Amino acid sequence: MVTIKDVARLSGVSISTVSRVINDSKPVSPEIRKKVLEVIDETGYRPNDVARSLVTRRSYLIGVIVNDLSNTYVAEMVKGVEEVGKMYNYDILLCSSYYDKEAQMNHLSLLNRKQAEGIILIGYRFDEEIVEKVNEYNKNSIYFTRDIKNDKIDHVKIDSHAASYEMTKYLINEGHKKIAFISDFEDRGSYEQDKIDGYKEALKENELDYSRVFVAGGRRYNFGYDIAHEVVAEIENITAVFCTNDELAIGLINYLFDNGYKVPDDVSVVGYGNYKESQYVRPTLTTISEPYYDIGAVSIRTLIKKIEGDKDQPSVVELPFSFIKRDSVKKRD
Amino acid sequence: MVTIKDVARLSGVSISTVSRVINDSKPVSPEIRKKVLEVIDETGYRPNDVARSLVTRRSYLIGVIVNDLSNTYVAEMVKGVEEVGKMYNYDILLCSSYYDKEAQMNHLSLLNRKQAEGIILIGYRFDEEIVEKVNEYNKNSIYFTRDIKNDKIDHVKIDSHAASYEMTKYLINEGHKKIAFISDFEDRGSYEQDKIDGYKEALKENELDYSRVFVAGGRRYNFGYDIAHEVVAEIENITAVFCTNDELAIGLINYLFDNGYKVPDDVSVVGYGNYKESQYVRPTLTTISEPYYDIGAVSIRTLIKKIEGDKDQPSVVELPFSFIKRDSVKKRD
DNA sequence: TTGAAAGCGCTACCAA
DNA sequence: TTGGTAGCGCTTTCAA
Repeated sequence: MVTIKDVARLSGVSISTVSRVINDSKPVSPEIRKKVLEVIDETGYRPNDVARSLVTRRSYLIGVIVNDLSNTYVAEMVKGVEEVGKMYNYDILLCSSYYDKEAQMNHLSLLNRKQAEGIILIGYRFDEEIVEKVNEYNKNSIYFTRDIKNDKIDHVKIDSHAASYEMTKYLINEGHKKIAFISDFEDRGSYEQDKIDGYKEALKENELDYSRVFVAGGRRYNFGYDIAHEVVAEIENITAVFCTNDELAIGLINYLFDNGYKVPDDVSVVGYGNYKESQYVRPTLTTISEPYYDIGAVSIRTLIKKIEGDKDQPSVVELPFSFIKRDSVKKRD
Repeated sequence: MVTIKDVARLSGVSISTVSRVINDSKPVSPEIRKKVLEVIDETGYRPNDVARSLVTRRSYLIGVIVNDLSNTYVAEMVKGVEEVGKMYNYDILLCSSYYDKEAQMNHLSLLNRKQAEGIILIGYRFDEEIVEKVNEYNKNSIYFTRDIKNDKIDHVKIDSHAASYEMTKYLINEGHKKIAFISDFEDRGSYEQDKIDGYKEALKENELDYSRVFVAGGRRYNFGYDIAHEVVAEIENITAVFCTNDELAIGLINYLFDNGYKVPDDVSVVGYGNYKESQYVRPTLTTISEPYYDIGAVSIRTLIKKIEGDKDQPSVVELPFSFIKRDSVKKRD
């Protein structure tokens, strides 16, 4: 391995001078600069970032903790994080935690030892202890999570209440009077509760007295498929189902299809998230779009600004959702 | 920030001794160890991995270059890489390249500077130059890619020829005589060519003279949807379509559905890959399953063994595919 | 404009 | 079993 020493020796200058030409940090005479550059070129010298990090105390490393990369929206956010991070010359250390607090704690500890300069937490079901641990490590951090509604930590949010309200309102305007909601977990994070509140508020405002919240027990496809039989049991009472995420909705739609029900003729189904898969189902899913890539991009940009000393970064960034009308809803009269 | 020096001072021993208790590298008397551990506990000292890396010349960093994390199978492989890597105490530096060679070159350079100990390349359409660059950096590496069929580089492979042959054979056994194939790109990587060869071999062996390869021009859903009209133009001649990946197949199925064709009654469609989404479509997609998570897991394990000096690691690991029978094929007579 | 040298936090060698 | 110290590859003062 060729080091700065070798380059200095080979070009007949001191290592300080080599350092200066590498970093353009101080004036170097043209002839010397040229010579050094030549040597660098010939030897293929590349500075060792580890050594550099040690003295500059900058690692340009940002840790990203996710629960499960298989979720397409998570992958989408990570893409945003990675791409924008690279623009600012930061690198991403990826950590998957599979909803396990202990794993998250280990990742945090590891990121601390690796001198990560910031931490991004993406996902559901993060514990308050994690927040404490991040603070303990005194790291800049930013969150995108449904469970922590804490204005003391920096995070990116979406107004789930408004989104849910708007979606419910849409169903009502389409003539639906019996609208059910499928939630994920019983012990809801606050943003999930916001969605339910938005749903209920729209019902109330329109003096609809039917209201029903099913709990799927999970967020994935199969939970939607499994909870569907409970929905079917009440199918006579229900004209539309609002699922708290698209995977649940797709599971539900498929169960209905597999059991001879027609969506949207028999029941309308809407989702939330605008996951990639929501265009793959038939009927295509009417849903709320959250800008996952942008969430990742904004998260890391805000984080980097903070790392680089910008005190004016907002601690909470709200990003807009949008309503995506597709084919899974039918008008009722 | 508390350093090893602080711990040494506070516990009244030398930094060597502290180092020994941290690393369990040499015997330390019980009392001293206890004292040091106490101080570590009180101060919350955590060794700085950057400094450690500099002297040990070990970074425990592995770079993973992917093209696009949005592909669910890529995310799945990265999961395998990440999870198994963590088991061996390695960390993952994630780089997305979006099929851009220049970006890949930059990533490689960056990984080199960060002293990554190994590199995993996942994806399609990698250039030979990339391979050269990796060699130039003298890094351990392992590939999972369709384009490089080069036994001089370590890689994980699937016998695509056999898989394709088996799938085509299955269609033939179900009575299909007019089977078309949808490929991705015109300038095919070698593994893609293997699939086409497998398809053609099965046709030939069964003395079927209809053979047709459509070129979608891409690998994503929309390419499947778009190429579908060409398929429909020949629909009278075709009883089954074999798509080189599931996304293409899903796009095709949806186009057919949207245009009033029934799968599998009018045409059978099969895919390749067993992407998560292949269970979400209706009819569910008959396909070939490739063990993506395992591919990631095996890749990194092999890489780590090599990094740690095991010379006996096979340079090419073949992993088995499996045939997944679902509902998108109908028997013909 | 250049060079010498200190030092980042740690490991590992050598001596005691 | 312990401590002192060199040195990993680099940046950054300070002096020249």
